[in-house]
Amino acid sequence: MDTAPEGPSGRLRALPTRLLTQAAILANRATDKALADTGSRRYHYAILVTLDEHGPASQAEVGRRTGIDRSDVAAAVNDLSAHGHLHRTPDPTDRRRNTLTLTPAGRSHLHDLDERLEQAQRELLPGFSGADRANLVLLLTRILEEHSHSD
Amino acid sequence: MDTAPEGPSGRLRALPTRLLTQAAILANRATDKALADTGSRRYHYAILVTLDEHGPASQAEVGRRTGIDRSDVAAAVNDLSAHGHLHRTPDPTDRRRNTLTLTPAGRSHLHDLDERLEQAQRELLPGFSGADRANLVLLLTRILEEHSHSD
DNA sequence: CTCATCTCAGCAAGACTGAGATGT
DNA sequence: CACATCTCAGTCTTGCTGAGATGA
Repeated sequence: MDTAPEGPSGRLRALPTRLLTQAAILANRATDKALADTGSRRYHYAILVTLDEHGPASQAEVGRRTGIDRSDVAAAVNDLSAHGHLHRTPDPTDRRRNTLTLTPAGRSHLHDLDERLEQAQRELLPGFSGADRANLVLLLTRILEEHSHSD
Repeated sequence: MDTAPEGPSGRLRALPTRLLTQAAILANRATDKALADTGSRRYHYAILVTLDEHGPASQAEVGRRTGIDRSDVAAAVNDLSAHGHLHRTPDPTDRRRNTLTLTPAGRSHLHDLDERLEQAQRELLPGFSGADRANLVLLLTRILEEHSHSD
């Protein structure tokens, strides 16, 4: 075993890229389960969140903040608009833009989704202390921040 | 801003589920880029790795260890077999099973992929020390282990 | 002209389901 | 009989591209 690149703990193949992919599958399962029967999916939730956190914005701006592709934002906004969760109004200062505004119904819907998703976090991270969770959030945030400059 | 549920740090929505999904997108981009023009994709790599780490195994066993669905294992094994990266031979002790065995060409191919993927890790985690990376790996491994019992 | 925005059509990969054939 | 394995066909979501229309 001298020439083989074996790691000290015998777990050399535990690559961050692979672990992240596998953990994300579990995260998505927990999220999808929490959102089942709400009429919303992950894209819808992300759009509602960014409107709630930052206020009204154009579709392009929402796409940048959520990481959702412009064309997927358009489709999800169609759904959210049809359900009355947001208004899509032309921006008077730049008529290329649609300004998206959360409705009271949308905010109420979002609060329901928030509670469901907090439950999903607990399902995803059984046995994690507050410090563990903060540690994880910090590391993941670092990765996203590093890439937000160049991507 | 009194009624809005803003968190103490102003980053309340930094949910682990969401961060994991976003980080996994970056991880997959780095991985796909590293595997481009090799003729292999993530499924192929995962299968080669598990055969190298644990030795010959049935398709069902490979599926369990990699988390890849049985039908996707079948398709990927077709590709790998066609490229001469593994042998698929009937198990004499249980003729329902195909025993998958890495070929020398497959092992050599895997070593090339390993180098490319180690580069992908560095791209994904710029500025991460060895301790940071180990910390991340530990937390992600904990999540996967907790769920491996029940899933 | 260029650039940004919105929209639609469509693609590829990944995760998954159902069903059938085979074998234990 | 129940159960496991392999295979194929096909579905759905996600992430993404290209192209066109509109407007700054």
